[in-house]
Amino acid sequence: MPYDPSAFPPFAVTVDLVVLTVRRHSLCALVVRRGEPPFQGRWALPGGFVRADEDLAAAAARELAEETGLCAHDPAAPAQGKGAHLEQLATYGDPKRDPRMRVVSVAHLVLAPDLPAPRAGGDAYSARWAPVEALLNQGGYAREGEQAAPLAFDHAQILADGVERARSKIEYSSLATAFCPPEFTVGELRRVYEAVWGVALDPRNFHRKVTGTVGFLVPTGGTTTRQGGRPAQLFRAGGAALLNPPMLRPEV
Amino acid sequence: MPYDPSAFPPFAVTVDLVVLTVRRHSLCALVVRRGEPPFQGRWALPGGFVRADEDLAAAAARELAEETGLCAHDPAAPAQGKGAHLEQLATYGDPKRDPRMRVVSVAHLVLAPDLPAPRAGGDAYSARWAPVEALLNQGGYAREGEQAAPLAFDHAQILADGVERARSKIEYSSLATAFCPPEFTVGELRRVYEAVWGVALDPRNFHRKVTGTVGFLVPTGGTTTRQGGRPAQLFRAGGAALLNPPMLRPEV
DNA sequence: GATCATAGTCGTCTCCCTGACGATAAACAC
DNA sequence: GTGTTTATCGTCAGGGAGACGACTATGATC
Repeated sequence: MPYDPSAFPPFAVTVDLVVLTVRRHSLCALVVRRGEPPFQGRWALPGGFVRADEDLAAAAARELAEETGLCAHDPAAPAQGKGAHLEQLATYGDPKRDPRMRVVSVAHLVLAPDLPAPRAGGDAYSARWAPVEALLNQGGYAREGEQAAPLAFDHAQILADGVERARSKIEYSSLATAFCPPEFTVGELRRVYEAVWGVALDPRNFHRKVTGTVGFLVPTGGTTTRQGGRPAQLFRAGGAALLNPPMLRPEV
Repeated sequence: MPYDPSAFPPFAVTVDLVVLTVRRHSLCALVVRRGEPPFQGRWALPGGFVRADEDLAAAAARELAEETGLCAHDPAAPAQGKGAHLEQLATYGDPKRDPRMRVVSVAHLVLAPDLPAPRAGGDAYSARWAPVEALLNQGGYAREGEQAAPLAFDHAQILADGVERARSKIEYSSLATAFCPPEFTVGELRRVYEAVWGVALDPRNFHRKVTGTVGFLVPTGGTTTRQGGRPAQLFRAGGAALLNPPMLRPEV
C-alpha cells in the first residue's frame, strides 16, 4: 500500500447543501440558479469547493452562511448561533456526475426554521425556496412562467436522499424542532411533522405524545395566539436528542 | 461560482472499509497491519485510493475483494455474489487526518458472515479479525505479545461510527441476516443480535418476534442440530428490508 | 438405558403505548 | 351571542413487548 504522492489521481472535492425548511405547510429546499454551463439556467443545490485547509463540516457551514446568513450549528460542536442543524448526508462520486472533471461531492443536510427569503450571495445569482415535491417531480421545477426542468447534475438524487433522511430522522430524534423558531407551540411542531411527512396527524394524540416524552419539550411559561384559536403554550426544545419510543410515521 | 479547473485544490480520495463479522459471540472488525510510516506497525482499516474512473462503491467493492475475496453486494445494485452487505458510511476529511497530504476518505461499512480467516492481499501484509471492543478500548488493540496501540489515523473514530451504524441498523432492518450464512436458525440470528448489541436477549420473545414479522424469515424446511440441543428449523432471509415494528434494543 | 444438560418452541399474563374518538376551553369574527 | 378555530384533557379498545412457565428433542454422561 505505497503512498507515492504522484500515484493518486487528483480529485476536486465540493460540498453540496440540502437546506430544508417548512413554509406554508410544505417542505421546501433552497435552490440556486446556475449562471453558467453546464446546466446553465437550471436550478441546483447550493455548494462549492472545499478549501485546501478546511474541514468538510466547516466548508458546509461556510457555504451555508454565504447563501443564507444562517449560522450552522453542528451538533458535534458546541457552537450555536442562529441555530440551523447541520449534518453530513452522503458522498457522491460517480465519475461522470460532472461533465468537466472528476468531482466528489460531500452532501450535507441542513434543517432550518422558516426564513423570510434567501439572501442573494455576493455574486448576483438568484436563490429561492422551492417545494421539494415540485423539485423531485418528474419534469422538475420552474418558477412561474419558466420552462420546467430537473435539477442540475445528480442533485435530484441528493435532494431525495436528504429528504428521506429528514423524514426518517424526525421519527426517532427531536430534530423536528430544528424547523421551528426558538419558541413554538405543539401545534406548530405538529404542522412540521405533517409537512415533512406529508400526512395529517391527530392533534390530540400528537399533543399527548410530545408532551409525554420526557426531555423533548420544555414549557417556557408563555402562551401565544398567533395561530388563531385558543392560546397555546409555548415550548423550547428540551435537551433530549433521541426520542424513545419514537414518533410513529403513519402507514401509507 | 466559477469552475476554473485551476481554481480548486487537488485532493486524494480514498475508501476505507469497516468490515464487521460475528465470530465466537463477539463482534469483530477486519484490520490490517501497516507496513510503512506513518503509523508503521499499527493496525488500520483496510482501504486504498479511488481510481480515476471508478465509482466510490466500486472502489470499496474492489478493495473488499482484494482483502477478503468477498463479493460485495450493494443493495442498490442487483449484483449478488458471496453476499456481503456494503453501504456507504460517512466521509472523513479533516485537513490533518493524514500527515502527508490532504486525503478525503469515504468510509464504507461491510457486514459479512463469519469467514474462516482473512486472505492476505497480494502484498504480504497481515490482515486479521479483531474484536471491536478491544480495538476501541483506550489503549488500543494488540495481538498476543505485542504492544497495545490505537488504530492508525482517525480509524478508531471511523470504526466507532461503523459499529454504531450497524447497531442501530439491525434494529429496523433485516440486515442482521447479512452476518449469517445463507441458511441459519433463529438461535444463530439471536446470537448475532446479542454479539452486535452486547446484550442477552430472551430466546422465547426473540423467537416470537422474528418468526412473527412477515417477510423477515423464510423457512427452508430443513433442520440442523449444529448448535447442540433440540434440532432447529433452518431459515433464509426473506425479502423484507425494513422491519416494522422494529426490533427493540434493550436499555442499558 | 436413565439421567442430565442444552437448545428450541409454544403459551400466558400484564403493562404500556397507540389510534380513534368525545368533550371542554379559550381566543377571534361577525 | 353565535359560530369558527385551535388547544387540551379523557376514555376506551387493541397490539406489541417483557417476564416467565411448560414442553420437546437432541447429544453427553454415568
